[in-house]
Amino acid sequence: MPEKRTRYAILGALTLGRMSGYDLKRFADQSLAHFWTESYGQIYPILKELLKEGLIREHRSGPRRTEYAITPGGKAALDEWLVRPAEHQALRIELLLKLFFARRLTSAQVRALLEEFRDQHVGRLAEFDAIESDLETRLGDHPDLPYWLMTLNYGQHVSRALIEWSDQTLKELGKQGRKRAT
Amino acid sequence: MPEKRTRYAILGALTLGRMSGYDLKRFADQSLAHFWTESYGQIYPILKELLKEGLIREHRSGPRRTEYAITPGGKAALDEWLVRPAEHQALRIELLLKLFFARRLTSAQVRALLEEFRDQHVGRLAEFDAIESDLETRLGDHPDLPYWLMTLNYGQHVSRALIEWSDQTLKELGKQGRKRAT
DNA sequence: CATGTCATGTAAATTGTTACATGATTGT
DNA sequence: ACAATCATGTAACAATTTACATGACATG
Repeated sequence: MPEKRTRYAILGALTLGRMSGYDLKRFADQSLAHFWTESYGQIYPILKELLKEGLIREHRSGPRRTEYAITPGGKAALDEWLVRPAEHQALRIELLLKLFFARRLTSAQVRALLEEFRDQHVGRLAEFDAIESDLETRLGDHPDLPYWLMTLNYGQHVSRALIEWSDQTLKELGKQGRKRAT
Repeated sequence: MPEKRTRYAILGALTLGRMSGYDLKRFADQSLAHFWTESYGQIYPILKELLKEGLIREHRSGPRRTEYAITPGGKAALDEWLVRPAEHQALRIELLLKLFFARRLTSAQVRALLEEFRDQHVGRLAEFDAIESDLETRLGDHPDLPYWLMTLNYGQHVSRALIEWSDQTLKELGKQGRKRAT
């Protein structure tokens, strides 16, 4: 069902300029990291596919460097994907699976899980805030900036909600019994 | 890295009572659905593995039905996993990937994506609220209930946050230009 | 007697990461 | 000279879904 989203991540990235496989990986790690990941094991084979299909073009820009540029056909394919509603994807949230069976744990153990989770999101939120000011100062006039800020804002909303949820849940945990199942 | 979480989902489920492979699938679909999924293709082979390792026991309860029960060894393995902090898993949020490249779209097209997303979460939130009252009336005294409500609450927090984010983003979209990239 | 649910299973395909190999260039 | 970064690639592994096959039993 999740029909080769890496292809579109690559095509999308190439609308921002020519890139090598290496560049694409860095782009994913630096700019998409908080909602997307890519690995070399995907990037290089898919670049060859896209090339064969005429959705991208090759430009040798050095003896050991090849840049790729998106073609009109590639843009068409990307746009066709962009307008399709994002599929609802089945998630697997490990923390919640643990929490669902948490009666087997002591309150202290559940508390530790939740605190770890909370701290993770406090850290993430701080990161998002830092990236936001950085983007605004460095790319204040970039035409894509409004959309990039929207994706950041998503992360900020979610992290804030999950910190709130963690706090609430931790508080409620205090009210409950301290027994443990066998 | 995500070291066979299905094993623990199965072990956890079996702490609630004996189940067949079929039961486990239904349990996942009905009780874990909003944060976990399982398929037959995983369940049946893994049941055999767990059996071989002595983490579960077989009970033939009919000519074409086999129930499984967790053993003390299985409980130990489950508990060992439960206390380990949940690994941070790399997410891939398709909507955000689209939004990141949304300058290629018209405002109306972006708006459509966001509205679809918003509606999805309005629906989910309503579902969560319905399940919550249902659980509270039907299982008001179940010892696991507090933990189950915590997982529900997680979903409610996230959905509320994402509805808010959608609304904010839609509003901001109105303020922006109506141009489209080429 | 047809439809739906109960029940078990498997083969193939998909999707993706990890780990490695290789080597040039750049900076310290 | 050493480490880091640039650069391309692949093989092996892991996890998971999808689609199918099979058939009993229950209900209207």
